[in-house]
Amino acid sequence: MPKTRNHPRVSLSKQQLILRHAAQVFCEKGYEGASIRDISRSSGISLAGMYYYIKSKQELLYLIQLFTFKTIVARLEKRLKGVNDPVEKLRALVQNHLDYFLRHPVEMKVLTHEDEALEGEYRKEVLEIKRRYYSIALGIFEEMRKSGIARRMNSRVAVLSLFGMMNWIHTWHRPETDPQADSLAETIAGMFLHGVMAEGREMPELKPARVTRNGIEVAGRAAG
Amino acid sequence: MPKTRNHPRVSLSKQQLILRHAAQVFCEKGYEGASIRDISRSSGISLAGMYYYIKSKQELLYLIQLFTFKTIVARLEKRLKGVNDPVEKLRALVQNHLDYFLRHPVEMKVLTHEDEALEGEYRKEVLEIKRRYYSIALGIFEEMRKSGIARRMNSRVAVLSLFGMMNWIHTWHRPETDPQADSLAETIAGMFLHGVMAEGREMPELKPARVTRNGIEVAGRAAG
DNA sequence: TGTATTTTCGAACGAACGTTCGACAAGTAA
DNA sequence: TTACTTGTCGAACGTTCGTTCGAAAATACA
Repeated sequence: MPKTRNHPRVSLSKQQLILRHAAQVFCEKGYEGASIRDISRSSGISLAGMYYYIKSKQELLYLIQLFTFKTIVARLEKRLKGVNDPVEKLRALVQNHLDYFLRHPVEMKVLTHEDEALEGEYRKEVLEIKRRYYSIALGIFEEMRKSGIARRMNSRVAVLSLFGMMNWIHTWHRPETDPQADSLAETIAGMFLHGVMAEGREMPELKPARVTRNGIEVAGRAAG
Repeated sequence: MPKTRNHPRVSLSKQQLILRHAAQVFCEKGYEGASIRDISRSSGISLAGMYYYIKSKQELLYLIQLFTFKTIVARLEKRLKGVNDPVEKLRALVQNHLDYFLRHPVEMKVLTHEDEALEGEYRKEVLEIKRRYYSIALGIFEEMRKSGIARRMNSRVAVLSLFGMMNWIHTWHRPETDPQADSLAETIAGMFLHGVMAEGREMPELKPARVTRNGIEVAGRAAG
């Protein structure tokens, strides 16, 4: 009889369990530096047993990246529904990205750091979602340009710089001392929006106060 | 008699030649994914011959990272001499970083991407320079805060976001179509400065036009 | 119960890994 | 010439790698 206390995910499929441990190991040692034996040891399944659930090491990475990316994009598209203001859309994108980022730091690091490890068809498929994600962001920025909120500048550089700010976080963020997702998202979205704002414009403010998940009140802009 | 035409670096020490090829291979396959045999093949030195010039694979990575970091910081400190305006200091930092970044993309990718590959004493030594570099940037930002140019915000987040914008470039920059260092530095420094600027402030402009290495005239802000 | 299907894994495969060793050629100084 | 240093490398060491195979064990269904 399984101890539901220590094993709250008994119902979890074994492949998902492997994927979870694989992400952890890939995160710690990098894709090339990690061995199937490491993942086998971590997930408590024998080396040979692994291959009942996965086809290859590449597929392991592919499944992690695919699932992570699809989830992020799906959540973003849901959040974007009904929002018309491009500024609010951009805030939603940053909020969505950082929220997922800090909630699933392991998977996100594997996504951003093991960018070039996949090959062939696996690589192409993940690249396709990545491009869709990028083009959503670019579309939002183009809206900001058209409505005169953002100034004339290289959109590609602007949007990829935003992704740079967001994706770099895994290299420095310490959950104990650094701001959480909400406040971090506000800071970074604020930096970006002010950064690309057309001269003489005023950025519409957020509601001045807000309550985070921890019940701590955070100021609109100066948070963290 | 060596053909100086095809071998313009006959005088180059063999260790430097190895370091150069090692950086290339590390860049392409990652530190873990690259083998000494790859580097041996690339540099035309036998596998065993490599170990006359280097002590280990770790040392190879260490030397690349150490040299690259030291060069960047040294150049920055030289550029910063005599500059008093913190805004100009920050522009110099971005210009310096991106200039080196786009001139030595291979070494820079190895520096930023193989961040966690080093261990023990090697790791500690590189980390020390990295911290020095970060604290220079943080110091500049604090100056901007004190003189009221930058608004109240989390300095750590601001500075590390700037590094994020800059260090992410290697994942997307294509030299054929994307802006070169000068114009890229102006765009990113501009984004950052506007992004952190205190409300109601006007950012002091650069001289409105400038000539890039290619002789193309570029506007102060709209470049790219 | 007996039979078929699903799940598990010890043992092994060939290949590739970082590193070492000893031999050997080339150059220098006496 | 001899003696010594510097540079070069083929061959091998022991280890680890991703993956496979065939045989058991566990489970499901009759």
